[in-house]
Amino acid sequence: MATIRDVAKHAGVSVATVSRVLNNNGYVNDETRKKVMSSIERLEYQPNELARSLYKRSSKMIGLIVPDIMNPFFPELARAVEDIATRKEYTFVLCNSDDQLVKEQKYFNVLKQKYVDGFIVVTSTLTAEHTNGMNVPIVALDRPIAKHIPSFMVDNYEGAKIAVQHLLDNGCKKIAHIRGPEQVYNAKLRLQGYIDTVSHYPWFNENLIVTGNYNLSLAKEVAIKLLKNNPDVDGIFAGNDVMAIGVIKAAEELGINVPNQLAIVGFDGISLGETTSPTLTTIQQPIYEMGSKATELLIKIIEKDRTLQDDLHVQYPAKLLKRQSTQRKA
Amino acid sequence: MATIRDVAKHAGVSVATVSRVLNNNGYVNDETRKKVMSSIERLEYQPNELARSLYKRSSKMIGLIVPDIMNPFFPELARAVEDIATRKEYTFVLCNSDDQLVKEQKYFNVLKQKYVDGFIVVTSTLTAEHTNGMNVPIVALDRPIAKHIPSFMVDNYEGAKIAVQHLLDNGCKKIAHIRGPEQVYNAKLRLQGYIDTVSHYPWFNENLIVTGNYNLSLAKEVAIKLLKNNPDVDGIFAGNDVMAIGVIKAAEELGINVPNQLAIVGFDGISLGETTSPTLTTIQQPIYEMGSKATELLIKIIEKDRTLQDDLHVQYPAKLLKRQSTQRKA
DNA sequence: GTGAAAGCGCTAACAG
DNA sequence: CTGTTAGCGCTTTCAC
Repeated sequence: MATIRDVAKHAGVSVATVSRVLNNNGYVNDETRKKVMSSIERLEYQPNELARSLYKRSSKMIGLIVPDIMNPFFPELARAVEDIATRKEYTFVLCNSDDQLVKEQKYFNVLKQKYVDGFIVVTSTLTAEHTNGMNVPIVALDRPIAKHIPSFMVDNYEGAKIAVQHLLDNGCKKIAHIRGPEQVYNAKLRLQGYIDTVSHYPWFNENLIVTGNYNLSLAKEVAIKLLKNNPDVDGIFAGNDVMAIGVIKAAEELGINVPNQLAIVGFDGISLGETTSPTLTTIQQPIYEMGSKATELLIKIIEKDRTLQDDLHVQYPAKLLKRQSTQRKA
Repeated sequence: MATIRDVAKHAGVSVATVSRVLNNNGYVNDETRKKVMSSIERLEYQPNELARSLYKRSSKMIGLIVPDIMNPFFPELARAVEDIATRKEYTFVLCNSDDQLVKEQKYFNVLKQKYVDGFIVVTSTLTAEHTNGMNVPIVALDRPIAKHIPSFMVDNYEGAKIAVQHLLDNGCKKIAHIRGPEQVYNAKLRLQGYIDTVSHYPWFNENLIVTGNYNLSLAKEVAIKLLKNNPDVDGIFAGNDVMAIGVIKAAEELGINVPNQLAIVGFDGISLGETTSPTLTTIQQPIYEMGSKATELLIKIIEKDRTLQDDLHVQYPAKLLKRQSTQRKA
């Protein structure tokens, strides 16, 4: 690989001049510029980004920390982040935290040693305590971290209300909720939306709320238990789509017809919901949009863009996506 | 952030000494070592990896190039690569190529400028022509690149034969195939497996082979057409699971019962296949295993490990995973 | 055993 | 307009 020195020699100028034409800064005579340009071409010179980064203290890399890329919610997010990052000439590093604080911190450390420029983080464990003092821009996604850290989220509370209201509108007489993990903030908000929509009904009671793990198998398990204990439940709002599919599976196993005997609504709007039978009614999050906007903001912060807005907590409206799991033929 | 110079000053030694204890090489007195260690702790010193990389001409980064992380086959692969990379203290960069040569090449370039140490690549467009001259270790996954580039693949041909044989064993009298994209090598192998299993049957004809794109919607479309034109088809082998689900959807739309009127087998073994109704019979690839072994090999090559074997083309056996889409109740 | 110094490849004063 | 030079933070000869 040719270095800037080789180019300088070849063009008969100093490295400073080459650097100037490379970065398009400082004056340089048109003639010399051309000479340098042609030397660059001849030698197929590509600047060493590492050397650049070392000097600039910035690596043009951003990290995306998600709980687990195998959870179908995240690939779309990752894709959005990568698309924007690449467009802005940043390199994108994917990190799976498994929702463990230690892993998150390890990634922060490792990448900071490489002068990473910023992070987009989906976390339930990281708090202001951890992020303060870590001298690098952070944007939160899907789950908030602290007031002073920008965040991009869907309106989880309203989304949940819409979901449950949709079940009521469909004639459901007793609606249960499978909530997400205790420590996940958006799970709390969705639960609250459920409670606030149904708590004044006479049939409502605490046993209608069971806890899942945002994954399929556990949701299926608890759904089976729930449906056995409460045979009159005719509507379930699941905390996310994956769990909703677990509920579909549970109903299947119990010989309960969806949607006629049991209507189901999920949350997220991942494409998985289109592949099931019946297809899944859900609350759609603008996943790609959130990912790309978060990335754009992060890069603005990194580059100290003047057009930065003050409102750094963006909340997207939740949208009901009606599909078969709530389309009763009755 | 403290630098090596700060540590040296604090410990009253030279930077060379600090470097020696850091890298555990060269002689250093036990006393001085302890002093240095404690200074490192006191100052919370973390070496700057970029500076290191610049000198070493190696960044401890590997790139994973896949067509599209949103395709459910790849998250598991990515996860495997990341797990191993992290364990071996490498950082992992995810790149989506959309199966476009230019994007692949762009990533190669960008990352090489950062002294990336190697690549794991899933590609249909990259050939020896492109990889020669690019002076960095490469391992191919899922699809071969050239004889001199190590590769990890499942036995696509045998897998296809097993799939089709399974349909025959289930009593299917006319089996069609939805093949993957023309340019994808594994699609060719799977097609060949199909052909070699059924070509001697009197019912076999070319119209039973239609081309999909490894995605759901097109597969569904062509499946509908196929089933309308050939109402007597009672078995379909789809080139991958996603397309197989498209076939399930197609059957649903046409009011064809799966598996009783139509048995379906996919290929890949992604978890998506467990969420459908009926669940999908498929040929399982050891995705995580392939990803992790490929990563381990890549790192061995990078580190010039002596235990390197000669056999650099690993082929995993394909395994039939029987689920509902072929369990006839007849 | 330890330190001084050169250099990885690049950028940015500072002179001229 | 252009060249010289001093770093960015680290590793590694080469002396002592």
